[in-house]
Amino acid sequence: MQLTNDKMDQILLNFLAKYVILSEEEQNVILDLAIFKSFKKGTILLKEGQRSKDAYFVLQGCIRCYYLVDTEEKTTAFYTETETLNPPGALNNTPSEYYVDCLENSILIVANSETDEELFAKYPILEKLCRLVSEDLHSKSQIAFDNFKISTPEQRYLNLLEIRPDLAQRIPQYHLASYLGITPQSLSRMRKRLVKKAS
Amino acid sequence: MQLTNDKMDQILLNFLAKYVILSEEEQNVILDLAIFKSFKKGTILLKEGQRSKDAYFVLQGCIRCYYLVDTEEKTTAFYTETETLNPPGALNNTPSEYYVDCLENSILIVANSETDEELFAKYPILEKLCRLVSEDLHSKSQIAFDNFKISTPEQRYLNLLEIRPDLAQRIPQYHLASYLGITPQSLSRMRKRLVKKAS
DNA sequence: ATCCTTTCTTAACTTAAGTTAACGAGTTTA
DNA sequence: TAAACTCGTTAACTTAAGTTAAGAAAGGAT
Repeated sequence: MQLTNDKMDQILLNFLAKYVILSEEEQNVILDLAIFKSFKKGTILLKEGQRSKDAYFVLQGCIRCYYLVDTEEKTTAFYTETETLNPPGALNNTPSEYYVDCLENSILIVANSETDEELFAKYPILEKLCRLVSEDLHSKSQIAFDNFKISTPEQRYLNLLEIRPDLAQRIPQYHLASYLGITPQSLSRMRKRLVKKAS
Repeated sequence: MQLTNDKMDQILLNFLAKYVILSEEEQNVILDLAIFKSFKKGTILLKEGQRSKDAYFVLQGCIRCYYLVDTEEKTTAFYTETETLNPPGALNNTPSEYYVDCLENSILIVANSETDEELFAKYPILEKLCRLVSEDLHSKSQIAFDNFKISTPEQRYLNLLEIRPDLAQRIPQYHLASYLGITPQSLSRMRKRLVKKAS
């Protein structure tokens, strides 16, 4: 599927409209700042140790965060359409603890937070927008954390199937397993167990 | 230990100073809004299903969030001195999914977010303050989530001892165990295992 | 001081996840 | 086409957590 520039603009504006009402001028300021970029599957967007001020808004495709522990990739998050990854480094300029790569060919908005201060002074509503988005993301991330904590791997898997059935389809089992906090072998066993239970 | 009102004001202002520089007037506006309250150990601040717009800033003591799953309490967070709990309901007025109680006699600032809009219009820097605090909390909570995910219960425990040694002292084992995602029996066994390993 | 409740520990047994290794289906590459 | 690689599955064995039950230790209350 191809995305025209107009469509991409519209996806972004629809997302922002959930938080604040923007004037035409304000919308244009944001669209001017938004840099749309395409990445091939497998592209590494961010490496451990790297400093980057970029945040990513996914228009199409899927990106993934993972830590490299010894030689093992520990996947902690997937971001798909209309989801936002705002790595800590974007705020405080610390080196990244994790990697980010593209699991699919992806179209992203890469937002650099360098110029924000002048912009906020000129358009205070953008500061409000950022506050609301941040509060919302924080709240969602807390709830996700809570759900993870109070669940067993099996409950996490069932929950994933319910809440984000798309992920189970588009993401390889071994990445899903890592995301659920188990090995691919365990996930495979679990699936067999669940089929048996269901019957 | 007793806290005077002046000391409590100072703790709050010191915390805020990490984010923005406030004029005397702005400081006073905030101090006028800040409601200091004392709670006895065991007090339930928030119940599942309850709607509340309150956020809590801990001046002294310790509060805890937990879900009630069947009859079992699943502890997801502890907040101690200078930490902030901002439940999702404070933002979007949804009923709470979890309980909050005091593990110790505690002095908290209870901040109600109702009046914020007028205030932000009058003092834009407060909006900036909220944005920065929210971004910081979000970032910290993401990192905590990641660390939880990529660790085994044993690593989580060792990490807790290192990062927040105070918690291991002041919080009952069975709450700690729940927080680590295991049973009190498992934590007890684990501790024995670790002592043996060390020797 | 004694009782009672809360908290922590231990033990025996069950369940599920980790580990290592191997195999097969499906892709990609040479 | 054949070889190499990726991905998912299975199996045997090990390790650690869950479960149930019982008792010991520590704190509070009367």
